[in-house]
Amino acid sequence: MKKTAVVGMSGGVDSSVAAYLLKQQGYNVIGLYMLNWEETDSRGACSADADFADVQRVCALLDIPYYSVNFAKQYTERVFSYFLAEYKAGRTPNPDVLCNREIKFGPFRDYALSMGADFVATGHYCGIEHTSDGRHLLLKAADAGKDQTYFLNQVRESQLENVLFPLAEIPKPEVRKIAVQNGLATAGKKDSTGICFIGERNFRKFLQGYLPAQPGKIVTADGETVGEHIGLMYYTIGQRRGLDLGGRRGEDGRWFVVRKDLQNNILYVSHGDESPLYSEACIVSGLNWIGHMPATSFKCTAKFRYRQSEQSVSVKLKGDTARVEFDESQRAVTEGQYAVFYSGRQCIGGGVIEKVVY
RNA sequence: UGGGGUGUCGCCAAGCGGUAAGGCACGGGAUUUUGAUUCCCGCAUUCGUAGGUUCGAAUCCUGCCACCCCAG
Repeated sequence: MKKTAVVGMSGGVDSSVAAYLLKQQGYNVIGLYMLNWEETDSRGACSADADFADVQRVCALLDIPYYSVNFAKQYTERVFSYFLAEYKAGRTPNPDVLCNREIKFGPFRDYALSMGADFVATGHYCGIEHTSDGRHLLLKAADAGKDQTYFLNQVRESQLENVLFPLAEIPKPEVRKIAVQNGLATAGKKDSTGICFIGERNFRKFLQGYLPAQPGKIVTADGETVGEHIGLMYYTIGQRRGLDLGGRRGEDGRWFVVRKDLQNNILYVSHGDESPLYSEACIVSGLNWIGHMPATSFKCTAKFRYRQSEQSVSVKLKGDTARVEFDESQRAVTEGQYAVFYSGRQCIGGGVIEKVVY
C-alpha cells in the first residue's frame, strides 16, 4: 500500500524538487500550496498568484493532485503581530523562525494530516531522523551553505512526527539540476529571500505602514550628538548602512549601531571602533529542545543569527532560561534573534536572545 | 572692517604649475527564507568667486565673498 505524502509547495524550485523526489520514491504525492499573506502590488497583481500557477504547472507535470490553503489569519495573529511587537520593543525579531512553528508545522501540518497524509514534507534544507524509540531528531542539511535548521529551532519535537525532508542530502546545485533535467517550471526561478510569505521589499517603507516612526538623536558613547535617526526600529545592532553619517576629522572608519535607548529614543553609534559590538555571553529564554534532553550545564556549538558559522559555547540552564557563554567574544549578538544549539550534525534546539552580556 | 588662518563631491581629505587620490555617506548589484554584516560597481569636465600671469593653474598674482582665531 502506497504511503501518502503531502508536500508544502511554495512555487519555488526546492519544494518542486522535493515533490518530484517523493514521487520517485514511490509515495502517493499531493501538492499543497499555502497562502499566508494577502496583498496586491501597485499594479493590482498578486505575486502569490504567479507562485500558485507555478505549483500547478509542476504538479501537472508530475501528474499529482494539488490544493491550496489559506492561513493568512493565523499568520497575522501568530507571527506578524509578534513581528510588530518586537520591533516596537526595540528588538530585532526573526519572523521566519516563528512561521515554522506556528504555521508550517502547525496548522499547515495538521491540515495535511487531515487530508489523510501519512507524511508531511517540505523543501527545507535540513534532515530528520525518526528513531526507533520514537524520538525525532533535527539534522543539518548536507549542503552546509543552505542549511535551514536555524529557522526550525523553535519547532516542537512532536511537530516533527510524520515529517519528511527530501532535500536533506542534496546540494542546492543538484536540486537545480534535477529541476532542469525534469523540465520543472520552477527550475530557473531565483531563490526567494526576504520574510517568508511576505517576500522581498523595501523594509523601511514596509514597516512604516504599520508602526509610526519617531525620529531622534544619534549619539556617540561620549555623548556627542552626531546626527538624527528616523526611528529606532529601522536599525539593528551592528548595522552600518542607512545612518547617513560621513567622515570625521582625524579619524577614519565606518559608523556602526551599537545600542538603542528606547526610553530616550536615542541611537548609540561608534565610529571605526567595533569593539563595543563584541559580547561575552547572552541570556536566552523560550527554550525549545529537539530530540535531546540537555543536562543543566553543557558545551556545544551555537549560532546567533542565520548566516554565521557555529561558535563554541557553554550553556547553563537556570529555570526557564539559559546563560550562554561564548568561548570567543561574538560580534553584534542581537536581542530578539535566536541562539540555536548544535551537537555534531544535530540541531538540538534554541531560544530567544533576551539579553546580551558585554 | 587691525592682525593671522582657511575655503577641493553631502562629510572627512590628498594635491604645492602639467591637465582632480582615497575614505565615509549615498545609489545600484551580488550573497541571504529575519533584520544586519560582507562583497562588487557607480559617484566632482571641476577645485568660494571675478579677473590676471602662463603653451598650460585647484596649484602663482590681484580684487571680492564666506567662515574661523587673536586682538580691539
